[in-house]
Amino acid sequence: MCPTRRNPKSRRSYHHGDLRRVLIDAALDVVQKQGLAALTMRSVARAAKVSHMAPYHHFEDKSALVAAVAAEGFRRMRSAMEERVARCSEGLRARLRESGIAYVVFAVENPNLFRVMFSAQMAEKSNYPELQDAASSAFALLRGLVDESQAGTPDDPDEGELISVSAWALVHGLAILCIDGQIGPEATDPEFAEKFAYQATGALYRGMARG
Amino acid sequence: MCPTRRNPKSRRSYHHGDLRRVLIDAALDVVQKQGLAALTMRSVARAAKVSHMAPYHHFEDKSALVAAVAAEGFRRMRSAMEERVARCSEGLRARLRESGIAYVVFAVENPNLFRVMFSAQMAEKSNYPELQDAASSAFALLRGLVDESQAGTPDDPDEGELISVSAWALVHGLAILCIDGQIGPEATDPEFAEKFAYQATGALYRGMARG
DNA sequence: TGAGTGATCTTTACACTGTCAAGATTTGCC
DNA sequence: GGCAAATCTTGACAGTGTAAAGATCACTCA
Repeated sequence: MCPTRRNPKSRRSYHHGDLRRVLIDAALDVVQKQGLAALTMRSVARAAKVSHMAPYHHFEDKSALVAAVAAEGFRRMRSAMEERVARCSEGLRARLRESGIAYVVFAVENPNLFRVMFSAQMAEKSNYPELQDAASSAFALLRGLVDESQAGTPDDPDEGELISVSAWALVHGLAILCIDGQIGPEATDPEFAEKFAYQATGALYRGMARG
Repeated sequence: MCPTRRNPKSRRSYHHGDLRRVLIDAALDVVQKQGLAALTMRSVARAAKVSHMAPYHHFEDKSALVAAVAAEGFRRMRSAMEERVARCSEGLRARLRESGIAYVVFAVENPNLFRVMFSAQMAEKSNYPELQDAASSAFALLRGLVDESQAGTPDDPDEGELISVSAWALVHGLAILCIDGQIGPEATDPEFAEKFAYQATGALYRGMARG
């Protein structure tokens, strides 16, 4: 009768039932709605109806919780990119561009989460393998597209790396500029951001063409 | 005999002597050396050898102090960009590129400060006119260079805006990727970052050429 | 089966934070 | 010279992260 059911892998455990998952979801909720500053260990514990020290049995400290949230963010972003790329039936370069647009749109749709993913305390990702993996995996998607789209041209071997990093940098910068309101208040709207990202990726796109 | 001297404009005041300036400097110091998380109102007050409430007579709250630090960051970054552009004797497009490189180098040399400048709580710059101005001013420098370098070609009037934003986005993304260690540990080194930024701006540079 | 062991959760406690409220001191101005 | 405003201090409070120690449960293996 409790909110617990059988679950072969990570059995919901004994007491509460998959507290870790509940905590991450609660933290995600707070972050998305109110931002990182509003996230406290104790409020998350309260949301999960558990004592304020319970979370410490699943996360070493607050940073670890935030890292878990950030990792979830990277996974979701990667999914969003994959989906959008899959929907594109044009050439590889167009697909690469689509992945970048998905990146910007994701940021505009989840500004607070996006910021957590690139917050100061997440800079030392090495402390959190799960986060490291999730972030690398998102970048790898982009990197893969660049490699494929470069496959024909026998360029400098470092060229692919440089282009993928440039592409990533461009869309990352666009995302930040949008959610920071530096471009204008309208950039908060995902539809606007989408069109904007499409245009703004044009120069790099053309630059790649030349090579 | 106190460390106070005449000063027509912002007289160092009575008691302590330009406490505001001292507080900002102390805060800058903490941020640069230990990051935003280590910055507390009380520790800044201690550093300035005043009571823990004294800062509140110069900053409405902690956010206001952080905003002042961020504004100082934007001013320094703009200076760094101006300097580097001034040292460049080549054409306008090269100067634009130099400003971008200066942007990235500044970020790598001042990672913690750079992150504060783009931290979540600084997203509502509108609350802090000084910060707003400093940030806009830095962007205006870049924007001006783009406009000049586009002057010859009678393009779409929006084209300039788009290119300047793209250019800004690119270098901003490069900066973040560098200081987040996503590119590699060597990207922490200003010299490496400089070379890297030079190369990475190539594609956009070429893209602009085509138009 | 049943005792023990480790995982999970709770309670208590502490140092520290941001900030409110009220008072003390100093400064510049009329 | 005195007054009002600016500046600084003291004290207090709720809320935070987390260390320490104890309670409770679930599963293992005899």
